[in-house]
Amino acid sequence: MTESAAKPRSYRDSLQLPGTRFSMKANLVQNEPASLKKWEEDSLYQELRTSKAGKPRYRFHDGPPYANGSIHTGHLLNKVLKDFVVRSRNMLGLDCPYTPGWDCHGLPIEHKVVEALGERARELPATAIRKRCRDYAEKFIKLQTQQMKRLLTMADYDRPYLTMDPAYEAAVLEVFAKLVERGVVYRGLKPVHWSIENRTALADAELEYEDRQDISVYVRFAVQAVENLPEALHTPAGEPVDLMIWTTTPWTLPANLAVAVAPQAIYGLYRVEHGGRRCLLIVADSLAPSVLKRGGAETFEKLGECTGHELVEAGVRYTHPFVEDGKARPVVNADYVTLEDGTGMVHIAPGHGVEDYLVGLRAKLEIYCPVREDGTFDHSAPDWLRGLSVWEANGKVVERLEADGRLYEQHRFTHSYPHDWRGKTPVIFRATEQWFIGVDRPLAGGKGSLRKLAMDATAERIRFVPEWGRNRMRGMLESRPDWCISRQRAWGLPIPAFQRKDVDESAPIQDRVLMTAASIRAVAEAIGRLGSDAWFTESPAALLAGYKPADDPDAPKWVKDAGTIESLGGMLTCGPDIFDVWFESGSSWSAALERMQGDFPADLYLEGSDQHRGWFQLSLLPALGARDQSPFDAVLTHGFIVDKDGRKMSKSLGNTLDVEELLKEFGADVCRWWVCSLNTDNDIKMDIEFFRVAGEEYRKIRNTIRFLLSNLKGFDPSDAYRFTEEDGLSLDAWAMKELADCIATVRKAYENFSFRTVRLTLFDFCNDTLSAVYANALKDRLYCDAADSPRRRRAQTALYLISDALIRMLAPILPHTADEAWRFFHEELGLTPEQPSVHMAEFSGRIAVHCDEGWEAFMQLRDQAMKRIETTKVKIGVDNPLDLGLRVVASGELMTTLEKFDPVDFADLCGVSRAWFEQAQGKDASTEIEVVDLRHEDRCERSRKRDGTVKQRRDGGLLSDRDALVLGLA
RNA sequence: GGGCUCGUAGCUCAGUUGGCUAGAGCGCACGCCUGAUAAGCGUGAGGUCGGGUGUUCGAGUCACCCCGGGCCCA
Repeated sequence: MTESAAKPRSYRDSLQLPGTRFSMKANLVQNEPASLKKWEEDSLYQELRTSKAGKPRYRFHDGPPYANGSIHTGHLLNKVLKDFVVRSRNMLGLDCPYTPGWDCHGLPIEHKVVEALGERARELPATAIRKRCRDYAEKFIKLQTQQMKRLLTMADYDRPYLTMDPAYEAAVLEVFAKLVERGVVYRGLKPVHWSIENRTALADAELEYEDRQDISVYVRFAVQAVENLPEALHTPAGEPVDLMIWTTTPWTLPANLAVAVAPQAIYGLYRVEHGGRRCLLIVADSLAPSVLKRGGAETFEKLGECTGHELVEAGVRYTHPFVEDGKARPVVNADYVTLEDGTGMVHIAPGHGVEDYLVGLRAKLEIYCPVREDGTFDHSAPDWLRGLSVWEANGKVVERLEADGRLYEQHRFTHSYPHDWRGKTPVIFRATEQWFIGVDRPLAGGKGSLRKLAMDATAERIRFVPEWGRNRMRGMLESRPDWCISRQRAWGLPIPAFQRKDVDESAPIQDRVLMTAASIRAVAEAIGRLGSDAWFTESPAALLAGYKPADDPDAPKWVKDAGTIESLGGMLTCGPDIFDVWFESGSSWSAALERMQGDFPADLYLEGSDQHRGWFQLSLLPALGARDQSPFDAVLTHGFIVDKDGRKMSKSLGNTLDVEELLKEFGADVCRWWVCSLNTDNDIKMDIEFFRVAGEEYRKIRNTIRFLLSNLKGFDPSDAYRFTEEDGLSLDAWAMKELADCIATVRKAYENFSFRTVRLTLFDFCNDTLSAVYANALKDRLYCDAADSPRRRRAQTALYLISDALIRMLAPILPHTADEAWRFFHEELGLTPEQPSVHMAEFSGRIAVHCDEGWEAFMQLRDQAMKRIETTKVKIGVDNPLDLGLRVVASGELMTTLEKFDPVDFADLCGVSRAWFEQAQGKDASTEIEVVDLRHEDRCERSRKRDGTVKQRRDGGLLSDRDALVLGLA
């Protein structure tokens, strides 16, 4: 115990202690913007593109976010994941450009703009509204660009694609022209919310719900051919039977074309005494008592029952109570029919309700709407209704039903009803003419319909990550209706249909509208030059300047006959419809990917799982229609962000997190670290606490890098150690093997988009392999060996190689930190980096250092020794493991292995002062690890080890042989 | 209500075609070091695998039902 007697002398100055300017504290919030600025000044993105020329291309395509509001946590997730893809593909040696995009048109923006304008909006022309919408979109594109940059995402932000750019718009029209050419675009009817007052269709966002009083009626529809009813109903022969329906909009009864039933529900046949008359009625069994009593039935008796499905199967038909068209109407199935109210038998008017419409499509009913724009009945309605408004009709219809004895019961009641948000007047559902893309129409010159091509493409060829996306998308494709692509709004790309002035609505479509592939291409050319405002400012003749009717095989006769373009234009007006914004973003594979990047199809689309119905599907259909080819080879989807309890995030629940706040508190690298720790296949739980955890892990990574860099002081890479076969038993060979495994795993994980495997592997490597094992074992030789000892130089060489590889592997996840480390790494070694930024570099390749296979057993022995040390420490009262030694007694194969290793390495790995390997007596003796108390031996005042060689040296200090040698005191 | 999907230690995640006492990291507890120090190291305690019923020699893994979430529809 010599050191306790005198004050131990300090050998600190003789050590090679670590040092680096790479600080422990990251200060991300302050330093990340500086990195960003530097990358911009250096034109990093452009430089990268230049340097990648000639490399194999990776074609990635950004789905455009909507240009409205600040980015939210969903954007954070999506954009960071995309950035992982882009950065890692580039570092894998591929050329992966990334053009960010924005979805600019559409109602949310128009809504905001019109709302801000208030009453003035009504007087302004479309062009004025559009100008304001454009300004609005631009403002938010600017804002979101800044916010996305702040996430440290790397993209061609100077040249994004915007769906409102003229060139983009022209490209969308080209796609549309192709679809028209192939015969899948048609004009059809579809019910929409219709404002009678403003004579316009309204979107959901333009509706307000207010209470309104209406007449509710129970009506009897007479069954035809009563003998065909299912036997189970026990219908008496020769007596009339009625189906009873309920509606709150009697004015829609003239458009009734069917009755829908719930297929699984039970329906009963009832004999009822009602108003002194006997009749037979069919209603849902569970609703019968309340319905029949409500109508004042004196008595009722059930005769039989059957399911709704059986009624449909039996082909039950009925006669309309007052429309005398001689057509029997069917009973059809509809899953949406419930038994909560009504009679369980639902009046279907396909022209006056969305569900009715869908039922009508399935049952191949006419989408019939006898109501005109002004809310009055047209000539197809019964003569006593013609010209009356729907509100007047309500009363008339009830009167008529009453007079004919078809009315079972009526009463006034109050319900919530949609109103025009501006005019405050009630709206109606009215089928209007719209443009559709027919998914079951055969494609001209193709192999079947869009639906068939889509089902074929998604069957095998396209890769889905996760795989269940395939099933999900195919389910949607299988059941999707035709795509309604027209909207009656101002802020969008016009559908280039010209209407003939001198022909009215009743004429066949080809006699009143000019829209052929050739005419669309002529308009596309004009809009590509002038922008889509031209549709509102230019004359038809000007828009059609490049159109040659004579060369257009699809031009109607009246177009060919018109003579010059000027005279043709004079006959026309520009149609009022714009495209569904999904058609615009769904054409981005052409307008952005192909035209701006020169890539098609994409290797990958990456969006939230809601896009199976949205962008993925609505990109697939136009591309199949125009090219017979999917626009993507793979789709990667992620789930939605929910709170820590798994509930959806919403402002009203108050459980949202603000991206800017997160960035301000943690910095982008920490947020990105969090993203790469997630399983993104399904819901993603998010909580401020998780970012704290990510922050802790980040610090661990950072400190590990700091240790690596700080021990490279004085290392000259040109004088690096050359590993040979004989070094296979060294700690450093082991570390090199671990590094090689790590690189291989990380590369593969990046290739497979398994970012959490990347994180797990890198964190494990830093936390366990390096920090807990290798770095700890290395300290003695790094600090205490002579600066130029081969053992130390070999370790430094390993640290150098590890630093280089590790920084590269971290770069896609931690762009700022990796670049910062890259800078210090080179600066402090006085090196000119191969690349000015780690983001221009690529991942390390193979590490070819031989590692002895005995290492596995050696490390297993270490695990056992660690546990043994812990129990011994408690037993003999030792705190400091350097007061201990390890005696390993082994035999057989293990001993053969151990003999090859240096016991000093084992001691260093276990944190003890020294170790012995001894041959066990007897053949099958089991391995024994004995922990030896070394407190009676002297401790080296420099290395603090009790290695058995410690003695007093010339300078009076107690030193081990190694330390004495280093100091020249041996 | 329908389609797809998820529910493994306090938290984030692993758990191949069903097969050894269900793993890791974080956090936590206890201890060490004070030459990575607003750092670093060691050891340890934590789980009826959402619940139930089946199939099987054997189920976290397969089937069915239920409960609770999410996305998309209605």
